[in-house]
Amino acid sequence: MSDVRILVVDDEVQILRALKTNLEAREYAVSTASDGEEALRLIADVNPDLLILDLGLPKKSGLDVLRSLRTWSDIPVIIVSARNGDPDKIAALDEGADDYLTKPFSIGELMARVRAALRRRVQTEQSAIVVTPDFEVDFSKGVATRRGEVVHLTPLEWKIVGVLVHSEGRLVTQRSLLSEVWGPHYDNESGYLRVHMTHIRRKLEPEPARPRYFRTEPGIGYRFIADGGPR
Amino acid sequence: MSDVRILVVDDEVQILRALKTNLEAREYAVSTASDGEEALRLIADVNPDLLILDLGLPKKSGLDVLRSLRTWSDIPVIIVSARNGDPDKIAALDEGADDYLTKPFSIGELMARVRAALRRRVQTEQSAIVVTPDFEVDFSKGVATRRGEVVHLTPLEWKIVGVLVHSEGRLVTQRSLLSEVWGPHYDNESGYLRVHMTHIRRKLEPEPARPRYFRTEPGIGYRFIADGGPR
DNA sequence: AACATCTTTAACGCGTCCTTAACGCCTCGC
DNA sequence: GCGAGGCGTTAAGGACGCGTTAAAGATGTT
Repeated sequence: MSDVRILVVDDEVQILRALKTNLEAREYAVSTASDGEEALRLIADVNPDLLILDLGLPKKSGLDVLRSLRTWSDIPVIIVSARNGDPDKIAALDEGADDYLTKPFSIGELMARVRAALRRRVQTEQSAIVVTPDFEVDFSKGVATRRGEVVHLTPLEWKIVGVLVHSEGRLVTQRSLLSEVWGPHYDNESGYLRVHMTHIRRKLEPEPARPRYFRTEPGIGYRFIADGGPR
Repeated sequence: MSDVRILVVDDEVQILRALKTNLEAREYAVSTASDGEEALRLIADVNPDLLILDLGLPKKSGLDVLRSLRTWSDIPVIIVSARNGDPDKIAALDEGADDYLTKPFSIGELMARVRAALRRRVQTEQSAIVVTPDFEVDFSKGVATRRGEVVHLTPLEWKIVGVLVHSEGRLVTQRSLLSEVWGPHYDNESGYLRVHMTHIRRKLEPEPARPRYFRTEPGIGYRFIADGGPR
């Protein structure tokens, strides 16, 4: 048995079983989920190397799963859906999916795409939890705390914090921040960002007027410093 | 203007032209080739960030191109082919292709898959660091340090340092420096430059009054020397 | 349909960065 | 040895971007 873990999410039992059988025949370790919330729970739990995700799910749609997953994880995701319209494909790919197959698909092709996705897997091992002297952010649970107290973050704030924290110490241009958060077409209009940065700082920074963790690089973008750095 | 280079390989001229137009509209730098040998030559020549490759090519098939390419390069490859049989897809994906689209395909979907492939590239790219005995500049992280201490560079200073460092050891005329930093219309007016060079030297040079790394060539321009060179 | 939450938009004060000008020094030519 | 032009340096002005606030618009929920 290989040590590659794959999570398959689909609400149709027979498809779930067929995929599981085929993947296990190739010696992958397979977990399964049949709705969106269970999927997110299992992702945090088993920490799979790859996700095969149906779009039409109960509880939480596949797109929702993908969206919240992408705030803290870069594992490859292959979408498997009955919808074959352009808008669906483009939306899923732009939300961070790595591949998109339309049902019905050939098992052989899916397996080849699984191999392709796993081949370029990079060992980033980014932790889902970020701890600073002043606050903590747990992306897998979706909980942020400041000095023990839970602070509420909106979806957009989660995404912005996710992008910045994910590339810790690195200067993130507002251009790439915008396109990673709002999608590839909103690569200017930085007016939004300033407002949300204010909110994030008010919620997390010990002294929002003089940010230590979420720093501004004027004219370029923002940078997250995990230990607060010198000041 | 983006600095992402894409090479498109197809033997049908109208497809080549359509793809080129669409990609350039999205501000990618596009090169084209129409047979396998030309493709390999251009890959080595322009060093593209992504390859869009047709399978049915003269001289050398797309699969051959892919095979020999994969012996030295890991750039993402999107296959675009009229064949939609499983064996073709599986073979191409297992030879190292990242994605496979069947003709005819929608331009929108291709563009989304291009974005998806390029998105992954960012994680793989190694950081572009310039190291001298006295200071370091990391362009990918956006960090400059002098003797371990972080020094702050303004956007303009980043650009100027970038241009000079990029052509290390070579003389850069103030004319080309100006047009690369400020745009093609500001190719005289060297008053700006002198001020900013002062700032850069004060921040990076160990002895700003006697620059070792950012040297002046009177009447012509500037030159960056990575090891400080002879005094 | 009313409410609550989140996102977007607009406006304003403030700080940073870019520009501009002035001046002294150096180098080179006469 | 003298003058001119280019360069380095400094300081001050203004333009622009950023933080902040408040309110309108969008979205989802009861």
